[in-house]
Amino acid sequence: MARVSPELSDTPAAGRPRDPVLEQAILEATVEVVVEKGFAAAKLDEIARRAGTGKAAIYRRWPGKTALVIAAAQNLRGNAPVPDRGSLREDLLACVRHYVSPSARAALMLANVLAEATRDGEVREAVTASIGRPPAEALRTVIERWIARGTVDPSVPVELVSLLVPSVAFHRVVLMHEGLDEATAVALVDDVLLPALEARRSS
Amino acid sequence: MARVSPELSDTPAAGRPRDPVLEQAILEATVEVVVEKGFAAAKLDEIARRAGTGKAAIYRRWPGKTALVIAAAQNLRGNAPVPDRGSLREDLLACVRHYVSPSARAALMLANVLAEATRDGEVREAVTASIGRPPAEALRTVIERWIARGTVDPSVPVELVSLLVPSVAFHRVVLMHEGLDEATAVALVDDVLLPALEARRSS
DNA sequence: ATCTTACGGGACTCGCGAGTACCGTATTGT
DNA sequence: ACAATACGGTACTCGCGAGTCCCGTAAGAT
Repeated sequence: MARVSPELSDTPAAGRPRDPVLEQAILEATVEVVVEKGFAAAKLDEIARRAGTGKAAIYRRWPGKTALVIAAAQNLRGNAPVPDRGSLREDLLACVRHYVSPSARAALMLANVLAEATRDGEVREAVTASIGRPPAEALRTVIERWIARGTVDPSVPVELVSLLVPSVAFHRVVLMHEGLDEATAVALVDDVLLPALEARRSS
Repeated sequence: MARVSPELSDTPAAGRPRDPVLEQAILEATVEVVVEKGFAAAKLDEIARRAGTGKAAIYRRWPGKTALVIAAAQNLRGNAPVPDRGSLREDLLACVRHYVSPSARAALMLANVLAEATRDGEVREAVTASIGRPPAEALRTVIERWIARGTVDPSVPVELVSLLVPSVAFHRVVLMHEGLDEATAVALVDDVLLPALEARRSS
């Protein structure tokens, strides 16, 4: 017994240790296949084959498909730096562009595919937390910073506005099968975000 | 032969005709179950049971699960009237509220669940066309009308702005499992749409 | 040297649900 | 009356993929 999670055991593990390289290969293959085929259609056999291993190696590490996919999602948790470029517009652009870059594209594709797993609260939570939240938080932070600096009116509904960008990105990926392009990103900033943040209708 | 589509046959069908009431019952049961369980987890046995019939009656009408779900989606194709209430704000509110009403909620839930079927282009197209497109078109028409009337600047990216609302609604339903509430709808109009439509930054 | 565990990989069990076949019965047109 | 078809319902086939088991082998620990 104590076969699971030997890394947590007191005894530093006797015998051959698990290959950390293989660990990473499996997680990457998982993202690859899940993005390509979808959650339901992703076969563990294929994931194993692409990782150059067998299913046994997978089940030795994770209890099942769900756990594997969650781990894979968390593994590509992206950093979402809060930009500070001196102007509101530049900061917004930097945030929105986070949804345009190729790496973010992969993350969005994963999120897309995990729309399938909507019923599985555990998966949904893990994915939105590791993929969706950080960039949205960055945008919220930026807005709040410019409120503190007096550029943006404090009465804007920050939550709603900062959710606008992820919403559009998600919508485009899931329903239209296309990512956010640069032109749309700029239009989003100039024609939607800035007007919403600047124009306080006191009239 | 000529067993399929007897309604298209020259001979007006000999023998017992199909029950149109049953037809409707099956379609409604399909929506019910699919919304409740998701596309993949929706079992034809359960749909048949809830419709008070057997699987045979289903396969007598549709060739398979996919076709059935498409038919069910098209069956609840909602009308999306283009409002004309005299003010831009009122028209926008009417459009956005279309995503708040309970019937629209069901439609959105269905769309949510069909995010699962993202890989199946046929299903996706059928659903977005029958559920998603009409209300979005209504919003676009409203904006274009107020452009013609001179209230809204012609340079606003109509496509982008009118896609904002469905995006937010979809995002909320799929990822947060909650519909659009009245307060959010109003905030969307007052704090996002109106600023984007009114404020043309010429400065 | 030996023990222990991981490795690739093949073969297997097992549950599930779509789709099919057929029953006896009900309902229409001719 | 009779033929043709739909009806509710049950039992079946069939393919698929998650998860299990076991093999011979490779590699760190003692």
